[in-house]
Amino acid sequence: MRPTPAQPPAQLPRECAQSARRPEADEAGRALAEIRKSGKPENRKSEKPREQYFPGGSKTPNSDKALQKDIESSGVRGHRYPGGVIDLRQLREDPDRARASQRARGEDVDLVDAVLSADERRRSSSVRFDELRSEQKQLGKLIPKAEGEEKAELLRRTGELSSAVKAADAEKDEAAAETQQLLRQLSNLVHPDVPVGGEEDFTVRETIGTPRDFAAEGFEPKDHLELGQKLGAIDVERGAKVSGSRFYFLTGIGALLELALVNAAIAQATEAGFTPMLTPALVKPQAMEGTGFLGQAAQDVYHLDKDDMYLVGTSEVPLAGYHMDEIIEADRLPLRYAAFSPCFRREAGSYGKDTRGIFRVHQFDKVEMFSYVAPEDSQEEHRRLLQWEKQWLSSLELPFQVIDVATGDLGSSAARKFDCEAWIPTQGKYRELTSTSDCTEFQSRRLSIRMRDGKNVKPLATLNGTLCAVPRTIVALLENHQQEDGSVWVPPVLRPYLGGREALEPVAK
RNA sequence: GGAGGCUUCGCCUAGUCUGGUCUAUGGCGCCGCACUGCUAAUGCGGUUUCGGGGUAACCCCCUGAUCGAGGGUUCAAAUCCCUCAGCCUCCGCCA
Repeated sequence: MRPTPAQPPAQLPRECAQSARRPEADEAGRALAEIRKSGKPENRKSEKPREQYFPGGSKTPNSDKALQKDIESSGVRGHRYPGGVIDLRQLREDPDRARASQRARGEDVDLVDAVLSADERRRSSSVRFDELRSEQKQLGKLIPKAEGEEKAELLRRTGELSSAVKAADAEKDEAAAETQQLLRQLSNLVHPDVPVGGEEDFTVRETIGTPRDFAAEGFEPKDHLELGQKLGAIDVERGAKVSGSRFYFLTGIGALLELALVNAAIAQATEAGFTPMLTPALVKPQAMEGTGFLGQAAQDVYHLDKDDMYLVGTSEVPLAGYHMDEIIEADRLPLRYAAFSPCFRREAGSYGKDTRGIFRVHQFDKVEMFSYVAPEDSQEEHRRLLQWEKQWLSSLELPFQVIDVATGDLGSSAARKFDCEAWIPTQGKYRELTSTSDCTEFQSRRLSIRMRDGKNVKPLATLNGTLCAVPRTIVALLENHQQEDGSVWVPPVLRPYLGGREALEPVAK
């Protein structure tokens, strides 16, 4: 077998922002679709029938139709629930909403009142400063025209004012800083439909595909590490030797498999109108803080003390920071980016969990989708991201379920989160492979990203969704598509990027 | 790592030497109105962003902040001083 130069996309979209608005008209998308179709037919006679896992024939759900149906039945289109804490005026008018949200998350409810009282102090000190400063400016203007006694008197009074203004200014700044500091501890308002409860209280939205019955097939499934080692694809011993536990090498076909997954994922995203991106993995505190990762998630983040920089746990961070401090014209929305990047996670507090293999690691690569949309479109966009994730996992022919994550298990930035969990045969349960969050205006307020809608300038909504987190996808692929002889069936979508291979074969010892 | 230049309300730009008349100039773009068979052209007006107050709310009115960021001098800072960041040019090192 020869190594696998994947066919590159024939042409990238010339104007990516435009293509995002009209995905169906995108030339690159068509070219990529062609490439995919030209892949070899997938029938492998010796195998169990694949239809078993995706009854109804169509292995990849028709994303457009399914999406339309979903959006129409959910009444989500154009509807924006009042969201996004961080807007002080909203908080003042309806503090109960924020209190309820905090309660549902199991977070500090009193924080809301702390914010409100700090805000009150901020506003009264601001009034005091404004008045003093105004008087100072008015008197100051008279000085150059004044003479003698009058001038001396003016100088005396403005001299007094000067120190009063400074004091008022300091008090105002102090109150404003305290307000901000408290306000930023508040998590996003949860969406009203999110199931209330802890980690176990999610609801299952749907189940796609059916797990294989290995007993019926007459053999015991091996786990991903054993399979990966037999394939010469995964080396965790040397990962530990060089970098410590939860590090690994992908070797040989394992390395090629990652590249195939990444290429296929980027191809799907490009076809759907996303602008492909490669992003910085090191970011400033502002980007990390603005995306909401320095709150409760802070213990999971790597920090470089010497440089005061953070290693990103997801390219969501640089993709959200990308438009920091910008005002985006409404007609440029939605903006959709798909980034490939390394991700770093300390995995503090997960000692002893998922210690075998590469399911939970400190460093991995991921293709991530990210959207900027008008606030009223966020729910619809959330369904779209989910649909693209479903399309992806379906194209890999993995059985999975979609869950609506419960309030207590949401990240601080998410108003709502859907996870796609793939079946892991040797664990006998569904495990998270992708996750998509609707962050409403939470991140855009914190990062000062706004949209211009006619005469109005207002915050917009940001959303993110995993397309392909590589190690976990490899875990699911190896385990679900393993054969009795230790080989692994390759789904057709990956074959163009693996030199046409239909299976990964164990290497001789 | 070293030296120099630069950073002004979407874009370009005046202003910085010599602090107050800067409520930041002009052009482009954009929005509105007028005029005009249509288009174009022209004329007039508007156009940074954020906070606070007035208002039931909008329009609007009053007010403060904002000239890369922070600090300092001063009655008063785009303007003077210090620190930092970013961009550009050159030098050194380097995949």
